[in-house]
Amino acid sequence: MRMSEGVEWAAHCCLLLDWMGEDRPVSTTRLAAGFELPPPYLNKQLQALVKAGIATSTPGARGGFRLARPLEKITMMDIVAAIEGPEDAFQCTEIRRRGAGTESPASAFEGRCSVSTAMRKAELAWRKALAEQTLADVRAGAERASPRLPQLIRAWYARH
Amino acid sequence: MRMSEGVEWAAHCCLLLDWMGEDRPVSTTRLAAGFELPPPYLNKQLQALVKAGIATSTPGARGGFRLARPLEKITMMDIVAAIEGPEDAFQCTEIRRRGAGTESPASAFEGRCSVSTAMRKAELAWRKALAEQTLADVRAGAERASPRLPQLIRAWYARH
DNA sequence: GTAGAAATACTCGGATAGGGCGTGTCCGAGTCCAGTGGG
DNA sequence: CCCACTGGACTCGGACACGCCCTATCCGAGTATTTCTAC
Repeated sequence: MRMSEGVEWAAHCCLLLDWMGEDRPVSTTRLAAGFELPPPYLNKQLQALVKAGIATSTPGARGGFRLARPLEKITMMDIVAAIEGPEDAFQCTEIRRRGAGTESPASAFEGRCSVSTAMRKAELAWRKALAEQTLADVRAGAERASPRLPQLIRAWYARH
Repeated sequence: MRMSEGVEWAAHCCLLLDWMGEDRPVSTTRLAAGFELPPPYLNKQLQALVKAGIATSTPGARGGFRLARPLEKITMMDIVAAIEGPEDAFQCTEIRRRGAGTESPASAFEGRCSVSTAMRKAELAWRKALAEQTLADVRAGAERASPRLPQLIRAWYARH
């Protein structure tokens, strides 16, 4: 079970957009340069953010991407859901009904499968932990480790 | 991010082994029949359980698989780790060091990446929730929905 | 000099190939059981 | 009658194809800018 690396890219790009603090939209090319990523593929991830309402895109010349709302209102859950999709990692195929379970009364299958219930419980804990962390929290953590980071990034982009 | 369906198979097979309550080891063929699964592929999942120490295998004629310990001592975390492997779903590739981050002092990268930290926090919550649920709990849930399940299963296997 | 329109350059958006991992299958090594022949 | 041996059948274990999703890429639709021309 491996998570798409697009999640990492999306989270970092949101932070980067905030640190750059530009009024005009930022193009995929410039964002990709900031992490040495392949621009066309990064574009695909950014489109997912737009569809999820996390970012907005303006087409045409001088176009690009902008954050739809401040980092305080974007959770890690939003990022993961935007890239990975809303469906659960564990998908119950109801094998309990097959084979030896065929003779059980229909009432036995009214509730959710107990294995599925256990997995869902854990997955809800995961989602809850993701939803409790905003990108603003993540930004604070990064700036605690490197307070001059915003200035360094703006300086770097002034030359690129 | 989709979890392997082998996890579902493994969990149900452990429950089935317990409900069957046989002294002799149970062969892959009989277990597969209980859920209408392809025997060779199920065998592969069972081997993973053996490697993880959850089940024991006895080769040769009249051989098969047995639970290595009671369900009370097998957690959902054990099952997932046995099938999916121990590595985390989110793997940090340290893109913060590339591009605009190249000019940051080395001290900025001593700690873990803040995005990675946030993801790890959620993943630990997931693992904790999995570790807190034993297969005995799952069995209790299933028997609450269908108290006659153990008898039905044993009766079915008596005829197969 | 100014306004309008066309040409241009640039960017997003979706449609299109390639690679890695999960899914599914097969055959060989090892073991137990049963039958048989000899003592 | 008992025991040892041999043949056979059965089961685990690892090695081998297939298919799908993630990764990576490209080209077309659309828009702001710029430039040129006409008034």
